[in-house]
Amino acid sequence: MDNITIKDIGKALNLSTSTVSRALRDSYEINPETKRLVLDYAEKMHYRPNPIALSLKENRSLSIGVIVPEIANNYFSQAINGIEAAAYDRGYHVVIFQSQESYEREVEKVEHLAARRVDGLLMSLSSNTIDISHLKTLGERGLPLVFFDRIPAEIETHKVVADNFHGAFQATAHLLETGRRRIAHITSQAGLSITKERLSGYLAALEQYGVAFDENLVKYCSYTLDEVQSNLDALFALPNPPDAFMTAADRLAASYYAGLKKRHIDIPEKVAFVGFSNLNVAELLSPPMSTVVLPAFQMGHRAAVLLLDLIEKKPANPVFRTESLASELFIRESSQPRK
Amino acid sequence: MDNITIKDIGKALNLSTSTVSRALRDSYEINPETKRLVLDYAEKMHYRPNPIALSLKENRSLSIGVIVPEIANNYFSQAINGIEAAAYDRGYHVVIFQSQESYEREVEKVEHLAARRVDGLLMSLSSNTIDISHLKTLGERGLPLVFFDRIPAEIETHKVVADNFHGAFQATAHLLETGRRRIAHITSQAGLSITKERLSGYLAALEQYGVAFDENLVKYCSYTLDEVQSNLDALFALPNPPDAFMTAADRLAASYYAGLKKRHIDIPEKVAFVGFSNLNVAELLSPPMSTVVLPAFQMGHRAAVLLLDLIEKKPANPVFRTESLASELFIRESSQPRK
DNA sequence: AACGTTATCGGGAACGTTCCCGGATAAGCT
DNA sequence: AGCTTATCCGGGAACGTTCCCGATAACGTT
Repeated sequence: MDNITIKDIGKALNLSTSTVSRALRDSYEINPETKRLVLDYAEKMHYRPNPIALSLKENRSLSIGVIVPEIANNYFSQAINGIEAAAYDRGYHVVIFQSQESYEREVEKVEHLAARRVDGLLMSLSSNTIDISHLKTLGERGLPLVFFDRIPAEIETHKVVADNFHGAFQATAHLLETGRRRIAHITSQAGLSITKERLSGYLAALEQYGVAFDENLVKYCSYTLDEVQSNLDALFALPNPPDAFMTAADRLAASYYAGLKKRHIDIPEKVAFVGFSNLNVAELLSPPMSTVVLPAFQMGHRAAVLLLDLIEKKPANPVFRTESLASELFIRESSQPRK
Repeated sequence: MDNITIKDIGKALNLSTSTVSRALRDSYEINPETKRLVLDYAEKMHYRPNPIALSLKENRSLSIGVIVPEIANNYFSQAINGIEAAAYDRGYHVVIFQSQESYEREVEKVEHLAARRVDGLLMSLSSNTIDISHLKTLGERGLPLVFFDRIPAEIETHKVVADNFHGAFQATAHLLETGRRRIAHITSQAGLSITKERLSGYLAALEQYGVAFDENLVKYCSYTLDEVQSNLDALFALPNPPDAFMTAADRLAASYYAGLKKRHIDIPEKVAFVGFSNLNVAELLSPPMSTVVLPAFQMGHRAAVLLLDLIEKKPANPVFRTESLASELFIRESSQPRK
């Protein structure tokens, strides 16, 4: 682990560290012969510059931090791939952390990344994050910050989201058009931006088709299994039980699909189903699941590009915008009309 | 971005940096009053020690690096969760990188992590990695290194794997027991350790049941879509086409399941199917897929524990071992006997 | 002949932290 | 009174790098 340093090279070659440094950076004020000498020796000894020393000096790290709720989730891992693609093109490294949907972990990761002098931060909020002061102070301290997917309303910066309103509207409208009237909406924690937008889309579609809203049909979820059971219990105990499900988020789609099948509720005969999901095996499910697919890769990519621009161009007073990328509805068997 | 330093505190309080440093570390040789003064001021100004400066000085970072082929893969993201759990318990951070199954990227990430002074490295090889000299020199330079899942034979260190032999044996035996005789084995690149082990298990089962091996039934895959088509073409063009599939790896299971369904080949009536897969929706598939589930979380966890022991205990000449964790076969509809 | 140029290099500070070495003061002891 | 000892604190080097500021020749220019 005893890595060779610029100082070692200098000592071995009877040169000052300055000279070695300049030779390595190919400075014009170094004798070509000296350069060769240094370069050869460095090569031979496998010299690698120490990025930590550089970070300390330059106060930057050529890397950006990413914090997502979890990576064991197609949606976020696809987003991360988009981020990496963009960062790679511009010579930045990507440091990935997960908040595990925990507020405390999120705060911790944010602090650690900031202390580690990442040049910028890309975030999607944990579902349990209500207080966002840890992110506000970060922005005020001048760390470039871009949000994607789960964004806070209270912070002014670039944000990239999927068109959740339209996605939910489309999905709901599709269910209404195919004759459903009692559409259960299973969604994430009420506080999240995405939750509100999807609910709005759902409501707008109901209104357009003249269907009354029943708040008993909306269930806000965390991610526990027993919750699935109790929510389904409650829904099917209604005097007027649901004849369709519109679920937000990957995980919810899968677990409620499983929950319904466990109860032997026929899809789509008894209830239709449309899930927000980036699961790539949606069409292999039984029955193939209709899905609203979010542009995860593009979101990550776009968010990273915005962040890198912020980092490199350092605009004095940037015009922050919230970009919205189109989602896409794939209609499959789970939402076919009743025979 | 102008973070407060120990020097700033010293200046503000008319103390030397040494004193401030010691006060913050709660040293016994500092007056309690002075400590309070420093601590209060530090708190008020949101002082955060600079881990970069520490890394430079101590030549360590309290973080471990992880390189996996890709994170958009249940298997690896579950393993990462195991790693994070173990690291978190011992106060280490986890820095995640993906090689994207590319040798060049792998080398690059390894170099970057080493230069970044991670205290140890956890690796699963990319499928295109043949030359592992970049890892060998790392080990020789004294960086603690533990492999999991896709391990190299040529490097002596701790390794954690799933029992691929037994998993493949079990899956194949199950198919043989339920009457299948022409079992196609779809697997990863031939060079990988996991590929060889699974092939051995497959062969051992064939032998035990007295079924002749036909090399035409084994297909080594990268991960392109057209490959699925051409491999299926070749397999079903055989004079004696397969009546069962045993696939290695998450991605292969999904894509060949899709490929078979696309051709309207009835599962399990025409061909039975068992896939190595950590996909959590396996039982929601049509038909529910029989799977060999690998202990991904445990593998990650165990590998991390071994690495952290290596880092902290620094044994002079450690006894390296390769640990093998049991996989589990879940029999579902896709491998039922013919009616 | 005095001076500016050019080419080539070294010294040393700085980034934020810890830690070794020392130093001052006051109290306690013989 | 003089010694040790305890208590509390500062100076400065070191980690690896870059960069500003000089320094020294050799050379050409008026």
